[in-house]
Amino acid sequence: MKKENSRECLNWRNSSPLFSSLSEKEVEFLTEGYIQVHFKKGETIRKQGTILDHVMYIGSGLAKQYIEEPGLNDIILTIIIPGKMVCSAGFFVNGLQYSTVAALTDTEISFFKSDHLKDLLHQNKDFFNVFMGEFTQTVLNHYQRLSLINRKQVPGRMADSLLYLSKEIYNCDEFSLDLNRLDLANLCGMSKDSVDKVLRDFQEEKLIQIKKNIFKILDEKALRNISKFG
Amino acid sequence: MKKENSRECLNWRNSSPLFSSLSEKEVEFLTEGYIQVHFKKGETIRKQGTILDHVMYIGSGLAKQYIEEPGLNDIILTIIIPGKMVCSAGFFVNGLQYSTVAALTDTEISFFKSDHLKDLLHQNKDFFNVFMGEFTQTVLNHYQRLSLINRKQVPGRMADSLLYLSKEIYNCDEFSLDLNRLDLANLCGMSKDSVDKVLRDFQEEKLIQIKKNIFKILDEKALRNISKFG
DNA sequence: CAAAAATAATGATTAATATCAATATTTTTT
DNA sequence: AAAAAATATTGATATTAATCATTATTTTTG
Repeated sequence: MKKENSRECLNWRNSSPLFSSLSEKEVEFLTEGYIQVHFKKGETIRKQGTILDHVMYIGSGLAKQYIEEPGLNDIILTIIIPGKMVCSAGFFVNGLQYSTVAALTDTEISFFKSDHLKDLLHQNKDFFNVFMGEFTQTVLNHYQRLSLINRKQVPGRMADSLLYLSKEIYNCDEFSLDLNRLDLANLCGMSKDSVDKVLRDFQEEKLIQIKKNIFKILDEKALRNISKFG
Repeated sequence: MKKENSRECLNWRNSSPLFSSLSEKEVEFLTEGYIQVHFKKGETIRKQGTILDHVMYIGSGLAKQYIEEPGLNDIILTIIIPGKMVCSAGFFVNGLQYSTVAALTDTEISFFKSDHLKDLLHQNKDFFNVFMGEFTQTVLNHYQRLSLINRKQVPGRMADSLLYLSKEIYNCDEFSLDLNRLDLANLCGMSKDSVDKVLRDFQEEKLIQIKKNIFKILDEKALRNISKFG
C-alpha cells in the first residue's frame, strides 16, 4: 500500500516555478517578516471575514479551504496540498478573506506579507505572469467545482470528488482519507447521509473499497463514466 | 412605469474609474486596434473555448455570461450591463474563454487588445490597482452566486435572482425582463418548470406581479426574508 | 483503561425538485 | 393576416435527495 500522504515541501524557494523568477534580493525582500507556524489537525488557520494581509504557503500537511454562510452548510472549494501558495481573490482589493482555511492534518504554514508580494508583482514582470497564471488557474478550478456541484447529481459529484482526491490530492488509488463524512459532504455539496448512501452503493457495485478510513479505487473507468453521465 | 432599460455608456473613457488613471498617451495606446461591433439580440458575442485575445467593454444593451458543459444546462454567471469591462479569468494566462457571452438585447461592444491592456497593467500602478480590484470583485461575485445556488433551495434562489435583477440590473422595482424562462432557469440553477412554479407561487402570495414580461416587485421585504431563510 | 463524546452506518420517511404531458399564448415568418 | 415556430402555463407524476431515528463503531479525554 502506497501512501503519498506525507509529501513535504518546506523548502518553498525550490518548490514552485513561482519563486525561480525572483532574484536573490527580491527573495530577501519577500522573506522579510516572513513567519512559519505549526497548526494542529482541526485548527482554523485563517478565518473568513478577517483582514487579508498575508499570503499563505503550505509547507506540509493538508488543509481545506471553504466558504461559510450562516445557516447553510460550508462548501469546500479546494483541498490544499504542500507546495502551493494560497492567495484569496481578496488579495488585490486589500479586502477581507472570503473563505476560511482549516487544517485537516497537522500542517506547517508560512506567511508572507501581502504588501511585499504586491510590490514584487509590480517590479518583476516574469514573477507577475507566473503568479497571475497560478492565481487564475485556481479561480478557474473553483468555478469548475462550484458549477459542476450545482448541475450534477449525487453519484456524479461523488465520483468527481473521489477522482479528485485520488488523482490530485493523494496521487494514489489507495489513500487514507483525512476528511470526515461531513467534510466529504461539503466537498460534494450534499448531505452527510447522502454521502454514506452513495458510498455504500459504490461499494456494492465494486467501484471502491472502504476499510476503516482507507479508500481504494477499484474501477476508475466506471467512476469516470458516472462522473460524465451521472 | 419607469424603465431604465436603455442606459447607455458608449463613452467608455468617462464611464469607469478604471480609465481615469490613464494618461492621454496610455489611452491612445489602448485605443490602437480598438474595434466596436453591434450585436443583435440572441447573438453570441464570445464563445467559450475560443482564444482570449481581446477584452470586452459593453457600451449599450444587456448580455449574459454563462458556462456551458455538454449534456448539462448552462449556468449564467452574471448579467452584464453597460459601462463594465468584461475580462475572463483566462486573461492572465493567455488562455481560452472559460465562458460564453451572448446578447440579451441589441448591444454595442468594444474590443480592446489584451496585450495592450496587459502592458498598461505593468506600466501604470494605479491602473493596475483599479483594474485588479474590479477583476477581483467580479470573481468574488461569481463565487457568491455559484455557492449560493448550490445551497439555497428554489424559492430562496428565485428571490435572490429577482432582487439581483431589480437592484443591480434594472435599477427599478418594475422592469421588462429581457431573459426568457430558460435564461431565468439558468440564472437560478433550476429547471424551467420550477421557475414557472415558483413564480406562480410568488404571484399568489402577492410578492410580485407579472404581466406579459413586465415584472413588478410588490413585497421586497418578504423576498429578502425568503432569500435569507428559504 | 473506562467513560464519554464524536463519528459512522443503515433503513424508513418526508420533502423538494425535475420530468412529463397537454394546452394556451405569443412571436416570428411567409 | 395566416401559418408555423417558439415560448409559456399548468397540473400530475416520478425521481431524487434531505431529514429523521436508531444502533454501531471509533476516537478522545479524564
